[in-house]
Amino acid sequence: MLHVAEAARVSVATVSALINGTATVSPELSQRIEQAIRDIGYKRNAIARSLKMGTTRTIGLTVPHITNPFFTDVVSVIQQAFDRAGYAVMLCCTDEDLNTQDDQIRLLLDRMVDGLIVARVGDGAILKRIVDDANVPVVLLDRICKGIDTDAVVLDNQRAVFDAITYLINLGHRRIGYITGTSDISPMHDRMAGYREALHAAGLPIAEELIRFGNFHEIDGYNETMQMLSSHDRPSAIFSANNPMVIGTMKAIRDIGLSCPEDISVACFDDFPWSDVFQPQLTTVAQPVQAIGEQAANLLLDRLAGNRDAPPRKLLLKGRLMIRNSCRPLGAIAQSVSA
Amino acid sequence: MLHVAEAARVSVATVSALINGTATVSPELSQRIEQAIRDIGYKRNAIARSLKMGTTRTIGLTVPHITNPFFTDVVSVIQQAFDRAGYAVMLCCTDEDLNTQDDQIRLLLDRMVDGLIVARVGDGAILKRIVDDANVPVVLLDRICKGIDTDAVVLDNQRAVFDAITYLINLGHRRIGYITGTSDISPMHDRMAGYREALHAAGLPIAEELIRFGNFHEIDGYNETMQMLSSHDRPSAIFSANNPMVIGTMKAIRDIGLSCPEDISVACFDDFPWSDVFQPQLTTVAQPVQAIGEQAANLLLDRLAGNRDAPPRKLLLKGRLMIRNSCRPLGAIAQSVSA
DNA sequence: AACGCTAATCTAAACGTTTCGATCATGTCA
DNA sequence: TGACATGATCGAAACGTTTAGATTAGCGTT
Repeated sequence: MLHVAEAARVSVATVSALINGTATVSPELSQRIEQAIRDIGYKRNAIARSLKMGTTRTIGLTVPHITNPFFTDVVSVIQQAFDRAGYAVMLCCTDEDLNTQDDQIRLLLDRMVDGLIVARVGDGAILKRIVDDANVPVVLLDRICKGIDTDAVVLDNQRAVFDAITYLINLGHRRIGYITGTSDISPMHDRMAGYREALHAAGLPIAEELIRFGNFHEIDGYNETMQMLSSHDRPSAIFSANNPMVIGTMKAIRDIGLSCPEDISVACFDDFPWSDVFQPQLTTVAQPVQAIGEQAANLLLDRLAGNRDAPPRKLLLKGRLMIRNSCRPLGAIAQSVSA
Repeated sequence: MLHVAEAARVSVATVSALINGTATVSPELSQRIEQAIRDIGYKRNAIARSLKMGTTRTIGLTVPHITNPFFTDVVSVIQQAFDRAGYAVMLCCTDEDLNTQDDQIRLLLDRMVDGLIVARVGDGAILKRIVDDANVPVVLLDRICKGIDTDAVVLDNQRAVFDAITYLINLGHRRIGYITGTSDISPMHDRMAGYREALHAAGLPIAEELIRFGNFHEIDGYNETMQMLSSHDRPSAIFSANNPMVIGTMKAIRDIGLSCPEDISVACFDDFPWSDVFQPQLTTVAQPVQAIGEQAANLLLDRLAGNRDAPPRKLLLKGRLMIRNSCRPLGAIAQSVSA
């Protein structure tokens, strides 16, 4: 900018005024400056600008795993929204690890991001402290957090799983396996509540040996399914509370020599784009990823636009049960269907 | 930092020296400074630091679509690698659009990223200009670019498709449909060359009506497949040159009332994690995503570590044909197999 | 006691912007 | 003609660091 100013024989203040349109500059000087900018190939240094302005037009986004198709989609939507608004997004994947998450958030805050969208991991105490004293708007995504009272967009997880399990019950299933992630994050907690509520509403007992905890990965789904299916009193249906784990479930079913839905019915949380193309076509709970991403982006953009003091807004979106062919009717119900 | 210095009754230079370990500071002052840092809750402002140092410890990463599982995986690997190295990554999705890409790269360069990993889109002329006068190391990912002579890691696409098509030919297929993206990017060009080479090597004619161009999306795969299958002389196998389009192909096959592999064989480029769980299990060309991501990250990290003048390094990785059950033997070959 | 050496600390300039207030020419009005 | 508003331009400080070079204090030598 200094060089431009010299070349155009004006002060840097004038160059800045022209570039930002913050003051009128005469046509003559404008012309000289623009020429100089072209000649020199000048590009404004956004870092210097950020330092002076106190804003980076960059936001931080952390998710547990970008390879989980739910997060892939949401990240994609959020990225597009901020791109449109002229913001850059720094992406971090916490790998479902608390320390990684804390480090990454600190990294983002060091870099003076203007805002944060966080699908948090683990207990919120440290996150809360970090976020509190960095004075930056935060929106919680997918997972709310007890200590942190801020904007959030989440699914009505309990209701969604309630519907799914009730569907299985109505098909005649009585022993329904449930594979979940560690329940220290809200969706897992709420989904489990939906499971229990559905069984309870139908007057069915809750068999604790059918509730299995994994660590969100395919391998966990595989292991837990293997164990369940090896028991002599195996379930007739399995619901997986997340998407990567259901792949493991399907592999376990295959490896153990059973087939779905003939021998065992399967449903899971989170839809994927190819779910109605391959067999079996999985029955899933679909989240409105587009809406989730857009709402999260909008909440943050609204704060960034200056609306700092509005009370925290919590958005609760509804899931949708996508019924396909991976669950089959059982017993009397099967009879009446085939009759 | 000024506040810390005042609270500890030292100069800012001393504080800086302690924080960065660039000079020895006495135990006594160290203690006072550390105490002040804790009391005040001081965090270094990375923006100011970047301005002074001329480095942001941030890199830019642009891909066409993050929802394409190939790019999802590669992005994930790259993100992890830079995370380990203490770099942040700014992610942009160009949506396969040239102007979007140019805008985003400018955005990244404005923000003074230290380096760039680009899966480019369209013709490289503008990209070249942009990259030339920003003096930043660039590594090309998945797609090389005529004008730009820089580090790159790509697959041996021609060979990979040659192998896949040859496999189909050996199964007895003679009319093999080929669905590709616009061939102005290198992988599509090279894959097509592999297709033609394989047919040629087998002495088969090339039926131009079986070569269909889409725009990388599922819907394109759907439309092109529909057209191919509606012809009276339809192919016995279809190869899709990218992953999202094959979903469209499968949907078209389903909607038209055919089934795979009984009526039509299907194979495609890019593997996905669930490909051996659902039916049909697609035969695919798997890219070594882990290696691709790591190599790209390493090339860039090496440049960032100071190795600026080494000649451009081109890494050519090998694909792997994952044979599953979506392609069936035909004619005489089928006879001999079943005999 | 004077000297030089080392280690610890500080002063101040620099990075590239934005912006406040000052300056200055020009035209308007009484 | 003098006072004054207006519009264009500029000078300089500020944002929060890093760092080269200056300064100071402490110590061992001679």
